[in-house]
Amino acid sequence: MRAVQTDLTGRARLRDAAIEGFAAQGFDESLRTIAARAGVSAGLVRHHFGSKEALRAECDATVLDRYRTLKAESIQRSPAQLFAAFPSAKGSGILLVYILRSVREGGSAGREFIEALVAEALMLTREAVDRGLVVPSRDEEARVRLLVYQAVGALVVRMTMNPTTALDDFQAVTEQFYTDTMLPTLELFTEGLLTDRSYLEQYLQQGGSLHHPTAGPAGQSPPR
Amino acid sequence: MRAVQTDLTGRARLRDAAIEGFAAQGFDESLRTIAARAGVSAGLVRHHFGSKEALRAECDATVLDRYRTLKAESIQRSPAQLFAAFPSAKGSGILLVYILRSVREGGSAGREFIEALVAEALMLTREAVDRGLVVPSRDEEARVRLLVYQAVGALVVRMTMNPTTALDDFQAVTEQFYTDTMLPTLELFTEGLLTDRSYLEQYLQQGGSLHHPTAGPAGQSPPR
DNA sequence: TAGCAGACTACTCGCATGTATAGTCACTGG
DNA sequence: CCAGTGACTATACATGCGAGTAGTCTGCTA
Repeated sequence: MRAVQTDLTGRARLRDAAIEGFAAQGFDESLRTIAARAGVSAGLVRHHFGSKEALRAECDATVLDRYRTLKAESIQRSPAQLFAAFPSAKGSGILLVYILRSVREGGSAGREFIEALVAEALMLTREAVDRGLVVPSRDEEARVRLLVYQAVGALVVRMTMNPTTALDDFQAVTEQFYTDTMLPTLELFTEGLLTDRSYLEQYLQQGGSLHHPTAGPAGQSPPR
Repeated sequence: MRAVQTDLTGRARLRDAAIEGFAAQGFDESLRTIAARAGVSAGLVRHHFGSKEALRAECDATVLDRYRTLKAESIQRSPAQLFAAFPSAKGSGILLVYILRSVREGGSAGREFIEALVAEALMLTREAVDRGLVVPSRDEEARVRLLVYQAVGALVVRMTMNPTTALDDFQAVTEQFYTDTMLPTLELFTEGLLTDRSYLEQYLQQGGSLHHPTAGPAGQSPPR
């Protein structure tokens, strides 16, 4: 199999052009536009991938793989990574936008990514709780899932709130987000929001029974 | 002008069918399908609205208007409304899904809605701070914006995470979300997440530029 | 009752898309 | 030298879309 050589010339260029186009313009980007971006004809997509769906699947896999690699590289960097949940990567801007678009679209790639984030954050949080850095929760998985949904969702909302800036400089956008977000996030995480505990305790006394407690230690409950 | 009678028969039925279809299937729902849902022909859309874009605009306006009405009705209900930011309405399920789809899509309707939520939450929060219920923030608007983005974004992510359930029973979905979310939200709001203040104070000492090395003034006005 | 206005339908057009087919070109191994 | 393999293109479908047009039906009004 000479996939290496092949992967370096035509096929990979087409795939990367597709990733770029999907991230910049959305997944409705036409095959002709993608092919033009790669400098080839549209029919070549079919020749290499068979269908647009297959191309999309390969793009998803590539992006997820690259994200994992990037994440593995940038692990244990700054304490802020705990809140960020995303690698403060140099060239990961396109990856981030691609993933956010996937989540927004509701495809399996987006779901997969969210679940990976949840699992990862759950590990990190439990470790941080054991080390006494983070306040323990009565339902660790529910808290982590909420935090991940909120973090990713805030990025998605933010992306839709200023759709113009996303195209030019991916990295600048994400950095801008962190600078805008860091202060209130830190405030909320260290000082909370409410001054007294009455709401929480009231909920625990009367409404706690409505909540389903996660009994199993490693059991993964379905996404909510 | 007999707009009333007209509005009750053809045009309104078409518009409501469009709202329903947009909420259930997304804004790519074709005019033919919408017309079929309303029990009329596709050409009638053009006759009444002129274009699909105009129909969409009218749907947006209608939904926003209905949301405002619903919100005004359900104001000052339970304390949980402070976190919810959405009316726990009886029949507002379609409205909610429609709005979430708008936000997800990035249209002007979604932006408008988010801005309305931010302004409203800003008022409520300032009032709550004055009454001593909520911890004050060093940048009230930034905190409120973050909270709104997170709240709406979490709903969007949740919607994309289980796309099947959204269609059948709108209200059940939103209620399920609240029950899943309430405990960790209350925990986070009353107990925070971090055990000590070192991260926050470190950030405050560095002049508020942990990620962005270029130390700029904290003033920010445009939606970020 | 005549006629007119508007709601409504059936049909068509142009366009963009994904898919499929046939063919061209370059390189490579025997 | 020369088949043959695979990357690649040009072109042609088939489909679904929004938009446009012409005409029919209905109900009100003078």
